[in-house]
Amino acid sequence: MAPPPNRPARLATDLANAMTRLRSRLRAESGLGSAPWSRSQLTALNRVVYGSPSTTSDLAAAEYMRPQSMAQTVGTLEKDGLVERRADPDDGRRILIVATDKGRREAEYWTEAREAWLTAAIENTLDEDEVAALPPLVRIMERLADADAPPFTPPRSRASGVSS
Amino acid sequence: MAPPPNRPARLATDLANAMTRLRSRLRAESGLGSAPWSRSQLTALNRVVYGSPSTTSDLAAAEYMRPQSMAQTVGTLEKDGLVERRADPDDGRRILIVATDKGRREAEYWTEAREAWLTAAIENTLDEDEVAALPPLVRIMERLADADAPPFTPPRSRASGVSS
DNA sequence: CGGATATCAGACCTACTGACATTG
DNA sequence: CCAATGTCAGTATGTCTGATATCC
Repeated sequence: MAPPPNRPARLATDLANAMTRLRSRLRAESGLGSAPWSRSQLTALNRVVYGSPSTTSDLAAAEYMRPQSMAQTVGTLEKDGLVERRADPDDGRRILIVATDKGRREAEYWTEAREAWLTAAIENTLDEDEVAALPPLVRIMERLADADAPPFTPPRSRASGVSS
Repeated sequence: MAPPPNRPARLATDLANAMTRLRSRLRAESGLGSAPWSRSQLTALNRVVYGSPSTTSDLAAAEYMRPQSMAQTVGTLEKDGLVERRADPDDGRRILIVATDKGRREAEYWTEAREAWLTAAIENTLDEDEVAALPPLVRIMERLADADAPPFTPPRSRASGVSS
């Protein structure tokens, strides 16, 4: 917005501001009531659908949230019949979250529907090269999110002998 | 997380998820009490410091927020003596928000301090080429945020004859 | 009078913290 | 007994909507 240099500090504030602004626009554009589930809920649901069985704590760690916060998110998903809670046979403390058939269907539909505006914006305002630059950008952001931290607190393969 | 294609819909959800995750990590990392002002507040303050005199509504439009929400943000800044409210001499409805000296000082300091963790992450986890690629990527995100919308709801140069 | 701006009041969503129970 | 997991309760933040007053 003012000073020119490209120091990392400058890049950091620019990137943070860009994320804030784009996310605000997304919120404003796909109004709150447009989908029955919030972005946080769909993100958690997708992790359950496409990832290995995880506990609430695992999901929380993956999204950098507190377990209590994720528990609330997962609670809504369960109430709506998108996921089920299954006791871990080998560890009575752990409760695995698994997707229901309905959960899989809804995840597939709403995950895309929810970002319809952003999809259109990408198609309409970016040229071919810029679209091609997007995946590397996403990967950079993911790496920054996981910087100096376990990339994905993997669901402890302690119970079911699923190869990690 | 599962399907491979690079369709715009897929890019949109990946980008949205990456933003959510990186922002969560930022929140978790630079704890809530680390700075006296929130990211929203500092963003608005920077706009006031480096932009032309704007009303609350102008600032709200630039950040894709409702005027009432921005009013609350600006209210905190005023309470803390970072900005002042000045009646527009030519339009009794408008109240211009201007930065105080303290506001300019605090903006300069805290804007960088607040993203210290992200700055370090950029330096430590990205290589030279990736850092160099960042500014264009940030610009792409800004363009998406402003897609099909006034790029910056410019402060109506209705009053003071500042050239638009 | 109609449109724009600001303000007051109430609500919600999402995440956080603290305290406690249960299990390994 | 200690560590890890889950749950309950209360709190805080940032945003939204609706209603109202003032000014062009």
